[in-house]
Amino acid sequence: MTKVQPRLAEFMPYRLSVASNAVSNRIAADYKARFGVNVPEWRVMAVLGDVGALTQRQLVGATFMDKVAVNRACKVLADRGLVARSPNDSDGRSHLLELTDSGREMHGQIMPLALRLEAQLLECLTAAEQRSLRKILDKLFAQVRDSDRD
Amino acid sequence: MTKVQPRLAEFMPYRLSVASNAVSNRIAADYKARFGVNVPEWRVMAVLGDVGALTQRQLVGATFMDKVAVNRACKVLADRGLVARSPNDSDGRSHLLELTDSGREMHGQIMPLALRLEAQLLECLTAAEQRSLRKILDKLFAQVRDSDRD
DNA sequence: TTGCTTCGGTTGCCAGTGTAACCGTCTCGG
DNA sequence: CCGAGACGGTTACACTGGCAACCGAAGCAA
Repeated sequence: MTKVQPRLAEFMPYRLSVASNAVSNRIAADYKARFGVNVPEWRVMAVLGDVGALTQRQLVGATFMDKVAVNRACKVLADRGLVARSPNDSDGRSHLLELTDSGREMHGQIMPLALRLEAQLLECLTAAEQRSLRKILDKLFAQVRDSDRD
Repeated sequence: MTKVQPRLAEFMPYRLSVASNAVSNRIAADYKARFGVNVPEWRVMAVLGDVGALTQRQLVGATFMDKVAVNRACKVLADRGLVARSPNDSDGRSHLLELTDSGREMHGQIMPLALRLEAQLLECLTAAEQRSLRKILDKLFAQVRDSDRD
């Protein structure tokens, strides 16, 4: 407790932010360069290709993105003909979003790329570290979610 | 390799981003509410209070922020009287930035808060996990930094 | 049915961030 | 010296992401 000031470089939230941003930027640049999509758009495509037709509301739940972000991503993807809106019979307020043929084709190219990038990123970690990271991130996220009071 | 689509939720960069953003937003809101500073401003104050007088160039190296971000943060802090610019005798292009008395006082309040927030965040992790996280984040960051080719 | 509330979605606005161009100073070769 | 290029810092501009207000449809109570 003498004079050993805590250095910024030792501050965990700072490290987390720096590492996460570096990873995100790197991957986002690849997506953008190869497919012309940004991260929100990529997330929407990934989920739609995985799960099938969803409403924007469901996409919000699946991606942890803001509803506005989801809306914008869907709009861009629809304009590019990668997803199609079909009316939702059970609720006139929303539409069902689904990949078109060309959207499904891009999804088929994008997911392997994503897995390659992930593998490339994680190759510097041992299998135990990868498992550990997964667990730790979940814990941290839950911890923040829970501490809404105080 | 049958039909097990990789779900977005299993994608590590996605998890990293979600967790990191949650942590950052939570902490940033606290800084803003209690001291009226944003993250870049907080980082500059933390470094200046720790190291002493620095140029903006040195702050860029110490915080991994863009030089524009550093400049803006310094401008705001200077306008609020928290840091002072003194001429740099050895280089007329830059100034030395240093905490003022009131800046030092705020630093004395802000760092304990930062440590409390960090402790509160990390309390959901074991000591081993905390060490592991530190190591993993460093590895990931280095990995991204290195893979600028490809 | 009518009226109120909730909800999905959309739009507009604002803060934060990155990029690019620019200015004054330094450095170094000639 | 002096001129070209590098560099620290600053400004202007474009882009991104989030919040808040708003709109139309659905749910529900009376």
